Amino acid sequence: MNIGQAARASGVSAKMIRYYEQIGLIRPADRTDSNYRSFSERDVNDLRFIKRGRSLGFSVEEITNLLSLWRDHTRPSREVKAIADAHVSDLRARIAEMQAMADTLAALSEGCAGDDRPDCPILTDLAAGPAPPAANVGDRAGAIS
Amino acid sequence: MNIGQAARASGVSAKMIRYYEQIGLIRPADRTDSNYRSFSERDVNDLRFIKRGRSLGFSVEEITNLLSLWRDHTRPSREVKAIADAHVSDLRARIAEMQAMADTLAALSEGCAGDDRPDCPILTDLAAGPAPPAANVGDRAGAIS
DNA sequence: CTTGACCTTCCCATGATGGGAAGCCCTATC
DNA sequence: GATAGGGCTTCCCATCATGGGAAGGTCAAG
Repeated sequence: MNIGQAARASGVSAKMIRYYEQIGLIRPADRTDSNYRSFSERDVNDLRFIKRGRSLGFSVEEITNLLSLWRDHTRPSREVKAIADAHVSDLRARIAEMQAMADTLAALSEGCAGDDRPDCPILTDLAAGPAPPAANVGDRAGAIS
Repeated sequence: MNIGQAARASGVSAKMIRYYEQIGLIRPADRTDSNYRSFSERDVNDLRFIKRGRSLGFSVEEITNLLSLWRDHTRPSREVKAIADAHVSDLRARIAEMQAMADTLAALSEGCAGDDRPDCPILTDLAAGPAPPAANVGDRAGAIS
């Protein structure tokens, strides 16, 4: 199986297959007489494993560990679960962060007319810093610490 | 004001200030006789603007546009709102994607004992592909297409 | 004058991915 | 058997925002 066929069969681009080989995520593929890489079904399975891992957001490094756990049939599931759970926490943390950004920005956009007038709270917020968390609207002691 | 002082005053690292100058996000800072960069209050304000923009997840390119809109007091708020709204959509899309990953992974982890036994649905899922959306548990026709 | 903290530029690395060039190989068609 | 087109090889470069570090100039305090 050529690299192109392996790519189509696994959904991993040929470029990335070479890259994964280069960084040691997969073992160097066999070569034909003419120096073409040659892939077995098993290699393709590994590539699919990698592909699914990536689509779940695992880093290549995490996948390295998962792959070796997968190959070692005596490994304790504890280790796998630990990697997965750490990754879930990580995802959730980043989600929360982005959610906060989106919320802030959506609120600012809400207050922006979006017409021909130049006035826009989005820019004033960027320029002046996050509005001090909604004190009473009538709060006139605008002292900025 | 030195670059170090500007960095402390703005929260942007000296390294990044040089980088922003290099890519043209900010204008080249004035120089002292000894070739040190010299920053004004106004420069620091720009840096703060950038910093806040970054913390809301805007790319440097988006910030370039926002900064020039900010400097142009005749700009229509429409343009600003458009940038912000596009960014919010972008954030939401990425959030949804990561949320799906986290959910999938959390569900798999749920099914993993996390003890000394090797059995773990996380790995089998990675190896075999996403489980076909929950057919009856008793469904025994394990044919894999 | 020395010391230490600061500044300058320049190069390199990250992580995962793609683009593209130069050159070899294979297969099908004429 | 020659030729064309597509696939393979390696190598280099770019992305995006950020940091590390080296080599060397500068400044201020002791």
